[in-house]
Formats: sequence, C-alpha cells, structure tokens
Amino acid sequence: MPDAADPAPMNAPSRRKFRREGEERRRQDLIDATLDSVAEHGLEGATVRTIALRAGVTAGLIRHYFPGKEDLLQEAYAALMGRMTEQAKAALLMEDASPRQRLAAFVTANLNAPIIDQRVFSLWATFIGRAGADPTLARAHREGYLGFRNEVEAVVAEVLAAERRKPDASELRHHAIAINAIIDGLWIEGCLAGEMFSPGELAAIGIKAIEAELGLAPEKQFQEK
Amino acid sequence: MPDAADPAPMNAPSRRKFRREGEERRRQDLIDATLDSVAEHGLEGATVRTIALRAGVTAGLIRHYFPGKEDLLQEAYAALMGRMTEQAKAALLMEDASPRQRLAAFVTANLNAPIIDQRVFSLWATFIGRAGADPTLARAHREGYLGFRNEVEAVVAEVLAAERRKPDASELRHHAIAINAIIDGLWIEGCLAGEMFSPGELAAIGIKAIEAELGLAPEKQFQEK
DNA sequence: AGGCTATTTATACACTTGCACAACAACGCC
DNA sequence: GGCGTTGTTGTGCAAGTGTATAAATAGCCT
Repeated sequence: MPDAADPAPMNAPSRRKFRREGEERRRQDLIDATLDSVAEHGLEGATVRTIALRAGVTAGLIRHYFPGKEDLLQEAYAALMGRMTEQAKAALLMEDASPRQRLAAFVTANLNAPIIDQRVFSLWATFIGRAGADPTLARAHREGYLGFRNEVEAVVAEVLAAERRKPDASELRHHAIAINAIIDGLWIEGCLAGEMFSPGELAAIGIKAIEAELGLAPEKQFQEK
Repeated sequence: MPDAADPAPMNAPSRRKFRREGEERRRQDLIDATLDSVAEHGLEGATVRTIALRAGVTAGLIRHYFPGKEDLLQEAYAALMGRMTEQAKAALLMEDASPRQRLAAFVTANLNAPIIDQRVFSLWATFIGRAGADPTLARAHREGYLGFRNEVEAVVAEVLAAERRKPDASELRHHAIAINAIIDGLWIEGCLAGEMFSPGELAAIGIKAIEAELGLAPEKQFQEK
C-alpha cells in the first residue's frame, strides 16, 4: 500500500493544501481553538501560532478575521460567558412545574456536568483574574452576574409566593445573594475536586442548604422517583 | 539650588548605584514584586524585567536568587496561599468565646477586608486557573482547601455539640462543604463587586445562611453591642 | 584603610511573540 | 474552461522573552 497519509512531494515548492471555509465557521473554529489554548496553557500560552495550529490553519489567518489578538481573546471570553449563562438559564425554562421543582432543577443543572467542568472553570478563572485590571472584562462579568442573580431572585420570589410568604425587597435580595453564593461555592468545589464527591452529592447539598436558607420544610416529594 | 536629585555624572560610565540587601529581604521583595506584577498584568505580563523594575533591581538579579522564573512564580503562589490561610485561621483562635461566637467571628473575618480584596482575588484566580494543567498547583490548592474545610468542620462540630446535638460524620461533612461554599461564594461576590454591598452586609448574610444551614435558632445575643 | 567576596549591574544571545505583506491557490461566476 | 476575487499561506521583521555570563562595586573582616 502506498503511503496515503503523506503524499511526499519530492521536490515541489510544496505549499500547504487548504480549504476555504465559511466565514462564520472559521471564526468559530478560531474562537474554540483560542478557548482550548487558554484552558490548557493559560493566557500566556495562547499565542497566535498555538491557536492557529490548533485550528488547523496558519498564524497569519487570524489577522484576516480579527483586528488583533486582543480582539480574538475578547470575543472568546464573550462566547464562553454566553454559553455558560445560556446553559444555566435553560434549566429554569421548565413549564408546568412547581416553583420549588424549578429551583431544584436549576440547582441540579448548575452542580452537574457540563457546568461542573474543570476546563470551563480554568477558563473562567483565567479570564476573571484580569477583571481587576481590565474594565471591559469587569463589566462583562458584572452584567453576567447580575443577570444570573436576578434569575435566582425571580425564582425565589415564586417559591416563597407559593408558600404564601411575602418577603420584602431587602429580604429577597439577601436570599438571592446567599443562594448565588451557595451555587458558586459548590460549583468551585466540584470543578476543583470533583472526584471527592459522589454523583449528585453536590446538588443534594446545595438543595438542602438553599431550602434551609429559605426556611422551607424539607419535603419528601422530591426524593421518590 | 544645585540639582540634588540627580548627581548628573557628566561623562562617567555611569553605572547604576545599588545597595546590598539581606538575602531574605531581597527574596521577599522579589516575591512581592512578582505578586504585584501578576495582580496587575496577569501571568503573561509578569516578565522578569517588569518584576525586577518593580522590586527596584535589574532583571539579572532574579536568577541570582531563583533558579528560574518558574521557581519564582511557584514561591510567590506558595507565599500568597500561606498568607491567605494564615489570616483566615487566625480568627478561629479566640479563647474564652462560645463556639458559635467563634464561628461568627470566622465568617466575619473572611467576609471583610483584608480577605475581601480585589487584588488578592485576581491573584487567586490567575493562579488557580492553571490548576487544571499544573499538578503542582492543583495539589497545593487541594491541601489548602482541605485544611480550610477541616477547620470549618471542627468548629461546626463544637457548635453543634454546644447545642447538645450529635451529628454523624456524613452530616458533619455535608455541613462543612455547604458552609465552605457559602463563605467562598460570598467572598467572590464581595471581591468582584464589593461596592454593591454595604459594610458588614456580606458577613451578616453569611452568618444567617450558615445558621440556617445548621438549624440554629437566630439568637439576639450577637446583635447587641 | 585596604582587600575579598558575594551581590548587583550590564550586556549578549538564542528564541518567541504579534503583526505586516506579498505570493499563491480554491472557489464562484461568466 | 478560463478568470477574477479573496481566503490562505509563507516569510520577514522589530520588539520582547528568559537565560547565561562577565564586569563592577558595596560592605564586611582584619
């Protein structure tokens, strides 16, 4: 069998073969390659050459799609945040479920794969570490955080309303902050030391902690089936 | 008035003046300069020249105290973790105080300055972002985390014992995980959006959430004076 | 005071980085 | 099928990187 994997052009100028991809496709590939590079080697290791190699193109092409490396990183971070919040909020969209069930589903979704994931955490930490120096990143985070917290606050209000309780705004805000902290904290623990917890354990801990925070009597109905 | 700040050697080879510092002092200065550089410009911006400039020396000196740049970063991270856990645990050392008071003091200490600090958070995030790729960092974090959680678990055990409750090991572990998450989550919120919270608000939220988690009746005794 | 030695500076070097630019070739269109 | 457009490659370059090493000098010891 002749060597199929390597055409071995003996003396030709041997320029690399390539395919023209759609613009959106290439941009996505480059962004994905950027996130992979950052996750694996950090921001310092995410060079245009590394990224291009991973995307299967040469370095020069990056400048054809992005004004500069900084812009690529910016868009990569935006894409990451978009995917995270999108997945997180998706769990809240359950129709015909009690507020309490939806809250439990939300917590469960946030404390299991694919949200609990070391790679995503590495990316989050790497980017957020520069929020102190980069106002653009700081505001991007702030907006994502407030959006997330508002979602939590809305569900909490529904849950308490279903229990015939009428919390004032301050009380509601405090609950949302605390619940947000519980989810974030457990998320970090799970990402950094996932194998220390049995499957579903973090979600169970989170739900119990949140029920305690809200003063809900633990009900059995969520355990059967 | 003759120019006092600049001796202005007219034609001398003009080699830079310097002072010999003690070894430990120099190492500490270099480590501090490293942390400052990382906090401000990230790992990518922490070059030997930047660090040396900030420490008031020239780049070559770094190699006189550290085998390589990587070692300097390693020691800087170790120093950071050491200071953080040291400060955190210090609040637990109150003698003649009820377990519950000590727990409250611990939470309060962790949710106020200087633990709540954007610079410290940037450093933590920047380094921890590489924990996925760097096993050394990962283990360093794991040990620090477990040490912290064990402290929490010990206080929780004392608090519950004072309430005449006898939790089993699993229950204790879950409480520690949840409380750890509450503290971590609120710590992040405070570091990233400190000005959104009034002074002491995060600590109050944390204490209330933890008391709920432990099933402690909110007592008034901690509010007066 | 004067020398010794280790600390510190300064320079050099090989290598990498982001970016610029010209040559090239894949693909749509006539 | 030939041709033009432009996505893509390859090369080059100046600036910056970590490290090696020689030269200089600050401060201690006698």
